[in-house]
Amino acid sequence: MQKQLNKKYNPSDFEDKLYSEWEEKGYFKPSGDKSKPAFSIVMPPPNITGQLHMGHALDNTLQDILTRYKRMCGFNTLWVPGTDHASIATEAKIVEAMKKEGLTKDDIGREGFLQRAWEWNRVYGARIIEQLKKMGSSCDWSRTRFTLDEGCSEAVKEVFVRLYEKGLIYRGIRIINWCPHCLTTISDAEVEYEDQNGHFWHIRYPLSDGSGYVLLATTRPETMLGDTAVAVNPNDERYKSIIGKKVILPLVGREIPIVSDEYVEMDFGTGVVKITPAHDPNDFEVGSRHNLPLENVMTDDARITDAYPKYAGMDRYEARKAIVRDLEEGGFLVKTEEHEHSVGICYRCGTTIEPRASKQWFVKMEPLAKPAIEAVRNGDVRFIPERFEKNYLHWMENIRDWCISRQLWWGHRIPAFYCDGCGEVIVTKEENPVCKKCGVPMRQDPDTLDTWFSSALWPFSTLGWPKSTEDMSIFYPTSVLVTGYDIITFWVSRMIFSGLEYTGKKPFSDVLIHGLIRDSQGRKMSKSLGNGTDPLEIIEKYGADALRFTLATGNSPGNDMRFFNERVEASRNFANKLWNAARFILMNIENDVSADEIDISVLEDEDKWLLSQYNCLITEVRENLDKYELGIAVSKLYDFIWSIFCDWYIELVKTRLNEKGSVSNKAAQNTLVYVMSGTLKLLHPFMPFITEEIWQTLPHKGDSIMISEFPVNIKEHDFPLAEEGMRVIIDSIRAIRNRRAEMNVPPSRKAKLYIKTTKPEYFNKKEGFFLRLAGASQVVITNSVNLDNTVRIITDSAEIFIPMNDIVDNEAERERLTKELETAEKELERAQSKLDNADFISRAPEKVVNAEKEKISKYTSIRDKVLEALKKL
RNA sequence: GUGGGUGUAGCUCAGUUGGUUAGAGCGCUUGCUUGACAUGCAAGAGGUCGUUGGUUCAAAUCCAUUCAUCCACACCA
Repeated sequence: MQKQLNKKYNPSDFEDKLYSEWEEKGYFKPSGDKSKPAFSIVMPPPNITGQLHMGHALDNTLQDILTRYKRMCGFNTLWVPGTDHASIATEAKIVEAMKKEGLTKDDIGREGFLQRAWEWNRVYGARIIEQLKKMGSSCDWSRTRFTLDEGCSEAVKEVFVRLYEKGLIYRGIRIINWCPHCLTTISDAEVEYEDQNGHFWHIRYPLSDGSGYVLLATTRPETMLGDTAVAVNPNDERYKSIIGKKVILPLVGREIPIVSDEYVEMDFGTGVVKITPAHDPNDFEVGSRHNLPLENVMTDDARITDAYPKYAGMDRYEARKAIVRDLEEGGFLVKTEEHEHSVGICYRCGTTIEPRASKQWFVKMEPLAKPAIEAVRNGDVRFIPERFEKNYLHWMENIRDWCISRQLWWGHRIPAFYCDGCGEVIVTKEENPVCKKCGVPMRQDPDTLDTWFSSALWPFSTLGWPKSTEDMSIFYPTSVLVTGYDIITFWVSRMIFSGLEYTGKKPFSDVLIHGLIRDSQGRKMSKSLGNGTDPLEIIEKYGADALRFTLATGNSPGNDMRFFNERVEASRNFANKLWNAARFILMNIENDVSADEIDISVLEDEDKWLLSQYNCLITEVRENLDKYELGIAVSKLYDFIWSIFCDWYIELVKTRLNEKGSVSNKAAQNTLVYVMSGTLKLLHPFMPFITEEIWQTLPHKGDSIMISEFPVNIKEHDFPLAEEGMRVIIDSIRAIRNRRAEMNVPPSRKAKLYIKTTKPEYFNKKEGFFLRLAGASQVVITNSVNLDNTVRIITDSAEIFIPMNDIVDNEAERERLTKELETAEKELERAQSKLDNADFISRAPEKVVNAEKEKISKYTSIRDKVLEALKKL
């Protein structure tokens, strides 16, 4: 044997070491075998803002399981890793860090800032990659990408220019979401809503002809400075006469028109709405229908502009107070109501969004959304679980144009250039274009692109697009995307339309959606709550395998999962169990035993029983993995290894393992090693480290379990008869143990066993099992038992008698037998009523009907034996 | 307001196409220093599968209803 296992399972002894070996040997790279089908995954790039959290751990565990599985199945497998520059999030972090040094962005300028940002990326980007390696992620690091690297820039420019030329990118004035703290626009998807208690102020606006006033209500009185009209519904009888008249804007004195627009709902409030086109998306629409001027009343940091000297410099909330006070003093304020309404806040910093009219770059979404909707509708792109299709379709069908310009420095700079001389605008991939008309150098747009603009290209930009690379032709479209449901709208939807538009192909076939990781109380893990668990701490304490196992177990697609250390402990205990089973095997086998072949001609029943179940396990695990039922697959492996292999098989063969030199001994060794080795392979995608460490110590062919062949079902290894026979034996042993425990018989007290059975062939040569596992001192298999004062243990195929007069309590025994009789009769009744039902007989499948018939004979036999036992008492 | 999820043992959750007596881990009870493992072994208690109705030979599973709870999207000034 080349090496031994340490007595104690200590994952840190070998996890890092194995990882470096795999990496050095190049196992993470595609096999390059073009005769084999390709399998590819592109990793959702973690943000470089900080470090890996439990969500990443889950995401990458799932991807690694799929990747390792497919690799072992022979696919030409590629998993591309990378990180995301996360423009707004990272920029905010850097600004924050600079604040501590007393610096602002303006102090150090664009170049200086970008230098810092790249430095940040060097440190944090590298750290994230280290963490991914700790998890055991088998990605091809030689293909590592960054959303802001040269290749991605190339792709971004290409896309921007193409879309611009197609008329799908335009620059225009629209209402955008402005964050007064981050000082940038954000897209609709980046706005979160929060219910806040506010007020509803009712204000009167006097008619300019002195004939009265209109009454209207607002939640944001400070925006009245920017009112350029008042609107009513054209069908509102109350106001028909004043349409076309003018009102005088209180505090400002400006005359503004009364317009009519369907947008106004007659039943809400007073039926009159103030129109502030520069600060409200609906008002903007009304404004453009009626050619109303845009009156922007706020600065970038949400203070009132100098155009309104009385309020100039006040921030929006100060101004609100001052304006309410002034309205009240001027007799314009009629009443104030409490009012709860939802307020948009910035998803990064939580600051209340200020909608404002602004000149920005947009992507025209409708033509792009159409094919993307179709691709999901017709099943070309499949969501797992299916229900997330609805989220996606709902978003795509109601999509609005995408505001892509950001007033940030950290990101892809917009490839648009302006000529200060003649006002010419061009969009180009060139670095320093010159104006064709004036011949002077042009000025590049200072803005950068929404971080998701580059993320949207990730599945193909990482494979070399826009160049037509070999990777593109082999690995694109990718096989599956694994991500959380929280970014379906942000990211998944944008990749789908981008892929279809630019490459003409979908970016991936399947989208495997997972849920969020929550704390033990079901709360979201977050920095502010301080309830997050650091995956690295868990790995240090329990090992990466235990962490991965925990994340894979009991996790069904799309559902959230609570995380707590007790679960990881259970996983670690499982690893420990496996470790010790392996140690046991190693101390009982000889050098010449094969893990790759098994001679079925010399196997005993228990060997066949195990092999047969293992064979079935192979089929099931493969099926589950193919259907992305990772949690089900892993729990089957757990059950097989612990409850079948360790609890039963190892115990069953212990005696044989001491009989060195016999055929039966060799057969047991062979079975142990063969099944263990294969099971390790089945488990390897889930627990890569421990399976490799153990596999290396067992007899094996090949250099690594990682690149070994995933087991396949072998028809000759099915032994239904042996399975049934051993089931009978195991049931009998359990029944005996059960009875002894019930009667408080100490384990040290051995008893003689008489077994009367209708299936003697099953009990043939099985006496030893009862001696060691059922507290028997001697086993007699006989058809006639004439004993008084015995305990009877009744199973469907045997009656077991234990003479134990001195222990048995007759009354207790009678009670127990009566209970057993009731159970049997209940079951008989159930089965009989089914069989009495003509519909059941005629409509249920034959298999099901037969099962019921078998039940009848089984419980009839039990009932009769119990009755007899009762009589004998 | 629209859409969706979840509800199964004390706790956290599985449960594949509807098909034996509904499972696991943790916790609990009892007994074990069993030559792989006390990070363990054996035995056990604990569930009217949220409610009500329907479909079906058969429902935790499908349909409808209702309650509870969570989420997403949309919001009327």
